[in-house]
Amino acid sequence: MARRADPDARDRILDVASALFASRGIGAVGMAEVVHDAGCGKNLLYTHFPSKGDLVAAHLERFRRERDAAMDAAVTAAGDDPRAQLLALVRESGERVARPGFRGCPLRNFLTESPDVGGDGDMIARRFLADSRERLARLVARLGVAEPDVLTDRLALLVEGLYASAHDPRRAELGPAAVTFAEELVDAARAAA
Amino acid sequence: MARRADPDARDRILDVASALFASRGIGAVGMAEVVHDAGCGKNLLYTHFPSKGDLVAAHLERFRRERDAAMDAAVTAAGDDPRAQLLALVRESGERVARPGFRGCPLRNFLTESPDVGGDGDMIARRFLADSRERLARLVARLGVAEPDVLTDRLALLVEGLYASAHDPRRAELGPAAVTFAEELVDAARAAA
DNA sequence: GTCTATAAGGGGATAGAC
DNA sequence: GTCTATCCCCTTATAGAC
Repeated sequence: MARRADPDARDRILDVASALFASRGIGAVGMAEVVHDAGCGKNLLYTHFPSKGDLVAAHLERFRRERDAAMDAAVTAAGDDPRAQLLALVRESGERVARPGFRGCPLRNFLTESPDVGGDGDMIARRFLADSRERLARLVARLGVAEPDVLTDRLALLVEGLYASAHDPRRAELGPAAVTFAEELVDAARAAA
Repeated sequence: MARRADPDARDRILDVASALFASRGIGAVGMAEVVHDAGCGKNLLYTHFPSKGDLVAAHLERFRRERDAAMDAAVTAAGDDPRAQLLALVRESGERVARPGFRGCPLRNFLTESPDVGGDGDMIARRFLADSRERLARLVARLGVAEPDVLTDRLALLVEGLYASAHDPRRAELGPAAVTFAEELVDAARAAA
């Protein structure tokens, strides 16, 4: 008698793997641990993800999509004002950094951990970083400031700094401070225009 | 006939290990590779460093000392003005980030890579991060601005952002921009006081 | 027919022995 | 300086349960 296939298996495995990868790092998590936490057999994992690299790439790609969607949602919820939209972007980052157990952006951490360049995960992560800067630049362009590139660089540096504060014991307080910081940067650039 | 002990062996091994760890990451470098590049036998390596953890800890500790010394030197060379000293600190970071082959701060990368907290390397890295912020705070205190903690946080965020730009293709240009940025932050804070 | 459980192959790592 | 013991990890193969 045939056993029913589990249509949620792939998502469940990916959920478990993402949680492990995010909390302890990709290199520190073995396939056996993913299998254990997912409560499935090794065979099922390897049919859905032929190798660990594929599992990691799926994890990174899904995170990237979620992150892009969250940033789009934050911008949309901020209305039509580019200033409010930019601040919403900074706030979204600040909230992520403040979450308990946050250990740095998974995509940036992957680039730090990964020895080889040019692989699937590598391209996903680098594309995300480039897209993130482009997203900032588009909003800054709508501000009408004198030197949009300078402001974009500074806001990008600010967001990078936020994300790099994963190991800072005070990281939970940094989000609101970063928003205020960004606010002043935007207003100063506008006043100078 | 007994062979003379090489007094420079330990330093040479550490040099080789540091170069490998910095360029490819600690996890991606094996002890065999260190032995090969150092041109020594395995025995010698293991007499100086009983385990890979010890070698890594020595590497991190030496980097921390060098980094502290470089920052002290930059501050000293800047004279007595706290403003010039702060900018010298930012410039020192910017120059490191711009170096070819820079792949992120070894201490921060270690924290990202390392699975276990509380070990030797972990404590070295966290102490360095705390000390670095303290160094900024001491200089900011001498500026006499209205809100020294706010300025310290912002400068720290700026330096963190610089260091986090390891994967940014434009990272070489970020250093000078960061110095200008810091300059404006300091001057604005002073003008408000 | 689909999944779980277990064992085993193949490679590479640390670490110790000689 | 080589050689080996031991271990861990990814991956595949096999056998059995539902």
